[in-house]
Amino acid sequence: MTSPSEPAPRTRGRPRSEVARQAILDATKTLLETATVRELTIEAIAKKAGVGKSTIYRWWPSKAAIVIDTFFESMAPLTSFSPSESVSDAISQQIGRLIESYRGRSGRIVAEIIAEGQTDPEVLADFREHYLLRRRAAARELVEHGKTTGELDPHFDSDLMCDLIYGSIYYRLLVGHLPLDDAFAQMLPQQMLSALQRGASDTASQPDSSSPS
Amino acid sequence: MTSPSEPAPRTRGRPRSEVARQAILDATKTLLETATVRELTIEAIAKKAGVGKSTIYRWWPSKAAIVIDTFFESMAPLTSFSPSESVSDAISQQIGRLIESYRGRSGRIVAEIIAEGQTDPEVLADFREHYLLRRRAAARELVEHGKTTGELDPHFDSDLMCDLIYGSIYYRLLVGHLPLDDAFAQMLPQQMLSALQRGASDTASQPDSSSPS
Amino acid sequence: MTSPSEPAPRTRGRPRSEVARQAILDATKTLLETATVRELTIEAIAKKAGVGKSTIYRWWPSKAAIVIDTFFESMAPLTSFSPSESVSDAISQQIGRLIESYRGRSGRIVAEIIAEGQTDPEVLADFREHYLLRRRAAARELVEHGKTTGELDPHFDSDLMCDLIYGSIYYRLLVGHLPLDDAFAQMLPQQMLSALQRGASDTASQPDSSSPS
Amino acid sequence: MTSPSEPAPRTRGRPRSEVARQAILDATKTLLETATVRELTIEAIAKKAGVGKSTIYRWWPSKAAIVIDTFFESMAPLTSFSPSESVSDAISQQIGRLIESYRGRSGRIVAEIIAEGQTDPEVLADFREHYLLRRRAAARELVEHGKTTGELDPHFDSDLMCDLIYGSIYYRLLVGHLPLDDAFAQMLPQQMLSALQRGASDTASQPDSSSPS
DNA sequence: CACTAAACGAGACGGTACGTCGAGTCTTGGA
DNA sequence: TCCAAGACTCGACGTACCGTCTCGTTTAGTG
Repeated sequence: MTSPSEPAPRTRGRPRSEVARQAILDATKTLLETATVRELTIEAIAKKAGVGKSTIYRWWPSKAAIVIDTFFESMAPLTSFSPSESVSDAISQQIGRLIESYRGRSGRIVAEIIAEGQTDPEVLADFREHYLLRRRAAARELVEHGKTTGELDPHFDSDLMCDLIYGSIYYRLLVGHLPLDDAFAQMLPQQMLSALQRGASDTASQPDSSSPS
Repeated sequence: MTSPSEPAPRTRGRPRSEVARQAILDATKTLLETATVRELTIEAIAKKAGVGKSTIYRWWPSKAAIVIDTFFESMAPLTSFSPSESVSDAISQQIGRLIESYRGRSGRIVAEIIAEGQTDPEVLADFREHYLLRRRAAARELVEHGKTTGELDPHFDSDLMCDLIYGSIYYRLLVGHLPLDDAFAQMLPQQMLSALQRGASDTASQPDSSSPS
Repeated sequence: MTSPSEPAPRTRGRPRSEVARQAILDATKTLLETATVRELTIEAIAKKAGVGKSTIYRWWPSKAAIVIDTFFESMAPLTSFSPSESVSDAISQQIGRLIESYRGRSGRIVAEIIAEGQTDPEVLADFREHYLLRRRAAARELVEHGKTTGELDPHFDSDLMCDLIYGSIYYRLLVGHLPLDDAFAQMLPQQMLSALQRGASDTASQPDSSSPS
Repeated sequence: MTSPSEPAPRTRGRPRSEVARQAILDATKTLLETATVRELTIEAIAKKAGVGKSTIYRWWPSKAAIVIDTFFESMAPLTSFSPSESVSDAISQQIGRLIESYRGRSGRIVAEIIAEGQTDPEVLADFREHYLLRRRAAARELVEHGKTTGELDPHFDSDLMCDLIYGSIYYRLLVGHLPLDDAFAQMLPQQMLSALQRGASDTASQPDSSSPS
């Protein structure tokens, strides 16, 4: 996106204006308070930021890219886990925090970024790389650690576990058939953890036939 | 949407042209073979269908509504369950079929409809009512039935189970971090079922406190 | 023997509805109180008259034709001359009345009909035949009579005189560079008559050459 | 210092494209060869000129405004008088040239601009200011000069004379009851001049009373 | 009195142009 | 070389009417 590092040192000519960059992100953030990503327009951002449109096009490939940058910059500080807790508690807490944060504007914007990504693969890739995979890796690590401590049954696939947990959250966020309420925030980790405990999966490892390793 | 039943018999004036309706849906279907929902244009539909734009606007509130109708009309016959099977098999089969169908165009269109729905609540509501809830109700029933036969632990919340299963599928469909491949289609029901079997959830009903460490 | 005149006597079937005809003209008149002919639409007339559009199209070839009918029906009673007056007085009075009547809505509608006629020759023909020529014939007769009484110089062409008088009025009506005010209504006949009196035109009959400098 | 006159110097941003402006006027002129002003379409102009519609809307308030500009640019060079002639000859010649030029496309377009002006006051004002008044002022000056040379009777109102002459021409142009033919082109100045000569108007200045019967 | 045929209201139909909006590009002068 | 400003081409938007076309419903005269 705006990684200024790679292609060339670029020392000649007027350097990129940090003021403009920040003004664009600020304007985007402000506009997103009263508009959806879809309604957001490059022209509106340029006008509000006091910036030429070409300055925007020079540095971002799409509207969604700006939104993603804006989102990272100011709305999505990566919450770190408290390492002292038990794995179960850490998972519960992490799920709870995510659900809570997705109830408001953050949730809407994530949803709209994903929506935007259905049309533009780069947006989706950006979203995954810069936002989602980071969190998912942490979650996966947590799950893996839970397996070593015995809190989680090692027969279950870690990726699948992550998909089950996150999937149900994004499902509700995106489809909206049921709310992301407190009840859900409690029940989801509770039942998930109890289902995935050691001993719950006597038959979990049989893929289809009798492959007792 | 265009359900001709309810509001009025409407016997006055020239009746709605079934030919036009079908032409519009056909044109939409054809255009969706080479374009995304986002790229799809009302004007293109009208032109391809040989229809005035106003005829479209008269009967559909939005582009997405046409796509939904088109999708229902020709792409999404409701797959029924084979009632003779065991609940586990039925679930596995149903999951497998859904994942398979979501690998192609159907999946893309569902994804794009959901994306469209992030901006337009009516689209999302339409999608839920006319498509999703129908299937979900069937799935939920299956789960409930599994509880009575003892194949599934009754301590688990049925809605939550559905969210876990469907959620992980839609998650992969929409976010694309991992594919909807055969491995997933096999592992998902397998591990889910083993996790939710009776006896897996000794602690499932305790709300929050004092899980035996 | 009942010469059926034009196309057919047309005796079978439901006869034309006088109610509808009148409703259409009334609606048109009402709408013209707040709209220009240009802004007037057939659809608005039909709606206001409680009439199907096809009923209008069945009997009138164009919007302007309806306006012309409306205009004749209710706004343009042919003012007759007082035969007892002198020709000069009659002309003055006639000019005065026309100018006065053209200051208001009548003038606007006449102007807009002529405007409409610039595009549609039939409208212009209708206007001439049903409205203008009638009046012009009367005016011309008056002029001719003035020639016999000696009030007007017979060397002047009657048609030209009419064009000069009416022309200047329509000119101001249509171009609006100067108003159709009382000063104009007084000066026009006064100066015209004095210029066209007998004796004013010693050289009027010389076709083209050598006017005595 | 050097106040740049009217609204703004406007030196920022991309300057207006003269190429586009000319293309629009050219396209309009071409289209007017086979279509009336009414039939003329902004869309057609844009297409033919290879120009975005918004470029047209940015610089012209209405279709008629473009037509007026086109007309001025290429169709209506102001014919100058030969100063050496007698006033009578100058008037005759001027009338003759106007009538002749109004027989063809110029006449149609002037008529249609005036027609357009019946609905849009700005169009009419534009037409008067940029086209008509210029000519009328010249004609009025000629008339005034004729009064000083004794060729025209100073008792007659100069504006009225102009209205009589031009009025009759526009009258025939717009109403079409009689043609703008050579006979008219000869007779109009001839009879006008003879009627307005000195001595023709002994009574011209008496406002209303006691005209000798 | 029943039949017939045209006129009627309603309103959907295929079109065309409207005027607006935003996209992404280009072209100035100035920093 | 970047920047702001803003004009450029392009194309879709949703709307308004056009004039035509079915419908089912009057409404006379005719048979």
